[in-house]
Amino acid sequence: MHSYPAKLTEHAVETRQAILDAALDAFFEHGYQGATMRDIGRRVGLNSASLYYYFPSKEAILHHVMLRAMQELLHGAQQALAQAGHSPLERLQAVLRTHITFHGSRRKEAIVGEMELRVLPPHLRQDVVALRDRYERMLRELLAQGIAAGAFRPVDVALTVRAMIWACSSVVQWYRPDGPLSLSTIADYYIRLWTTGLLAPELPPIQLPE
Amino acid sequence: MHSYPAKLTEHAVETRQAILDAALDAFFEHGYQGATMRDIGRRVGLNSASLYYYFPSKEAILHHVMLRAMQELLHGAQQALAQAGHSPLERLQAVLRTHITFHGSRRKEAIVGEMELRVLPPHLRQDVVALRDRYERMLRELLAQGIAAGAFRPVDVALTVRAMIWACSSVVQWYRPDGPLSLSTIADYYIRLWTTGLLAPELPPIQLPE
Amino acid sequence: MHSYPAKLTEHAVETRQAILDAALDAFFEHGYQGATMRDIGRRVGLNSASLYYYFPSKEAILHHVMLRAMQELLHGAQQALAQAGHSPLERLQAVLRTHITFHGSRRKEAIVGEMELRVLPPHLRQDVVALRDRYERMLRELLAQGIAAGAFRPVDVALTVRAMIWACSSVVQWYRPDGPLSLSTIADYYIRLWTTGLLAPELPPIQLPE
Amino acid sequence: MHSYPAKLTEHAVETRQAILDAALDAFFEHGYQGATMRDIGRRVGLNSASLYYYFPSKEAILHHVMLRAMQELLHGAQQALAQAGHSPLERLQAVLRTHITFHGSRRKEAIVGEMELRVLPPHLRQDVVALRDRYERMLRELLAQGIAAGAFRPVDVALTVRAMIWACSSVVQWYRPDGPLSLSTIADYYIRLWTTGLLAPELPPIQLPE
DNA sequence: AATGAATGAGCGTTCATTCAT
DNA sequence: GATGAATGAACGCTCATTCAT
Repeated sequence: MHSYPAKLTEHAVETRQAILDAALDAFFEHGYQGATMRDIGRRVGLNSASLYYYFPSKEAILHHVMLRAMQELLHGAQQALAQAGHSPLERLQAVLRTHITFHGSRRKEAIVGEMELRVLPPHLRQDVVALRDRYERMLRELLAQGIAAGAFRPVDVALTVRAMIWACSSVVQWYRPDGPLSLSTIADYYIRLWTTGLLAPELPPIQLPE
Repeated sequence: MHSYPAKLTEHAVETRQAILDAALDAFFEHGYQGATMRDIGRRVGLNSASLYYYFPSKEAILHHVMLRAMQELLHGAQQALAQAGHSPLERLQAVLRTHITFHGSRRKEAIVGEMELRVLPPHLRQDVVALRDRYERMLRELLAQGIAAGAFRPVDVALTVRAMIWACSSVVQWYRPDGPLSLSTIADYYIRLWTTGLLAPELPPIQLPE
Repeated sequence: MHSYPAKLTEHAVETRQAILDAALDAFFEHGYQGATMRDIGRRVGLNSASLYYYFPSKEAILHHVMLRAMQELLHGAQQALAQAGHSPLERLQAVLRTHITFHGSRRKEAIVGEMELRVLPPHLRQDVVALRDRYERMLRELLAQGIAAGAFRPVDVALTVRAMIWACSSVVQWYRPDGPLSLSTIADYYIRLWTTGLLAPELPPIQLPE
Repeated sequence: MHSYPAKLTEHAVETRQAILDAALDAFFEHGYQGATMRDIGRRVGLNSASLYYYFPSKEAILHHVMLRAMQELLHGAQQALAQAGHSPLERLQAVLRTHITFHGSRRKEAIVGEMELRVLPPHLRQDVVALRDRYERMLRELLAQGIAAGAFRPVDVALTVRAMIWACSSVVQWYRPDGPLSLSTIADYYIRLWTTGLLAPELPPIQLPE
């Protein structure tokens, strides 16, 4: 089954997803190199040998975990754009909100996706990096369009997007669902912080809604 | 000598530093779990067994590597503050500039310090986290003082500091010494980006010097 | 069906043969221990689990492969004898010719039969060894009768038969169907080589017919 | 130590030989693929991990085992030639005697050398095959010189040498040191068998010395 | 101060085999 | 008749660590 024929049993599809879930947990807790196939197997209730019925190697599992994560982030952004208004500000805000929400609510995916990229062999890494690049390019275009339209102050697009992404990604480090602030509030705040740095003046004070 | 007596010969001190340098390289290239003691030894020209004359374990080496990195970051910031002017803006800018410079010029330290914290057992991790917290607290105080002095707009100190730190840390991912922008230019730009988002109006356009 | 009832459908009989063919190929290419049930299955277009419908174990397959090979060699010799003349020389020549032809044209059977005997557990090995012994005994008798009849010089029967068999088996190592010499020519030559060493004098020069 | 520096401790040299001895036994008993590193280790009184201190892989061990065996065979033949008389017959006899003796007294080396050549990867196999070819070439030259000198009947050199080698190798299959015949007697006999097939007439009867 | 030698534990992976369907 | 799914056992190999010298 290692050639992954077009026809997979429903059971096989489900098991594959379950394995990816378990692997995500294991990689998150111990890192890719620290996680063992036996551990992943235990989490899905399978013998480690059985994992090889569904994936050809540990590397392949990581590859799928990362692809799945990046795809979710990307699709989320695309969906947000589809539902957003037409103004550059609204569109940028929509994406940043998705980004923050993802990094707060999908902490495992975000962290594994960020930390373990290096261990993927080049040919597998490319797939993931391609998605990541597409994501960053999308943000650059949004920013560039806003600048062209006079909605944003003229900034260096590449540098600013990177800083923005990283700043928004920081929630992954400290956000806890049971903390005092909701993800939505945090998103509001971060967006405010960034956009008031980009928009023309008459700046209202920035404060957290209590 | 596993008790690490207070008196270390000069040679021992130097060798310990050389080992930490080698370990930093190895951890940076392969990750802590992917790096081997043999590899570290090879880089210093020592048998892997000899490393145990200088450090009790691989973990201890990582511990020291990370401590050294955090201390350098911290001392850099303190030194910058010592030489900075008295205005809150000047002081904040001085620290951010140090932070950006560190993350651009000490990429290995920055990345290993960020990625491998997780593998340290709790009691070793504490030392490092304590330094990190002190660093963050210093930035919070700077920001809070500026707000109190009316120099900055009233923002949420904790959230803003985290976002600021992460945004400035992003240079670690893409900065290359042989790239088109100098670290100094990048620092100028990022500081501008952030402070104009924090300072009261009359905002000039933000642009990279030609 | 693991009891292998006396009645096998025609289909089952054919499939069993196909499996033995596939196994022969696999054992020849990778050795018994290097060949996998999956590999054998793939060659017959069956899932490896399905092989167990036809044979109880990998060992059993090897057992049958070897039996089939030995039987073919034995039957070939018996048939050759049935059609040979009555003189000891003619009869010995007939068997040697068969032996050489088998080792040149059935290289896989010959090599697997020779190399993998050791991995059979004793009780399975006996069957095969019994056939081999019968084959060797037949040759010994042929030689002994020829000596008794004064056709051959008095030689040690056991040692000579073994040497003869091995010498003739050597074609398995180097004969290629697309080589310059036909199996028939090679057989002629080897028979000449051996019998002129056994027969009484007036020896003509031994040369390959060009 | 995997680079095998010029300077090996005496202890290391001895241990390497002991490992090769143990491996020879293990390969002989179970075949290369059936033998395990743990088994080899057990025979030398070493943990299987320790074997990797002396050899980089199981394959490398087999490689050395086979090289050692072929070299012994080759050196034996060369030494025999050095001490042999000058006549082609004496020289050929000397080598055949060595060959038979080796295959009777070094049964493990002979069998492992013969059976496991296939599992060596091409680049390692070449070394061994090169020695084997040299050995065969030596025999061909001996035979060719004898023919040229009129000492042997004109035979096909390549075919005859192969048959001769195989016939003489057959002792490996059945010779037992505690059997009724000494290796020396067997060698005498086989040599007689072959040379009377090659020499010009006036053939005395061939018989085993009782 | 340094290392050669050794090891226990564990890892990713393979494979013959089983069994419910 | 055939197979998808599952597994236990084992294998080659790696590695942090130890210790006598």
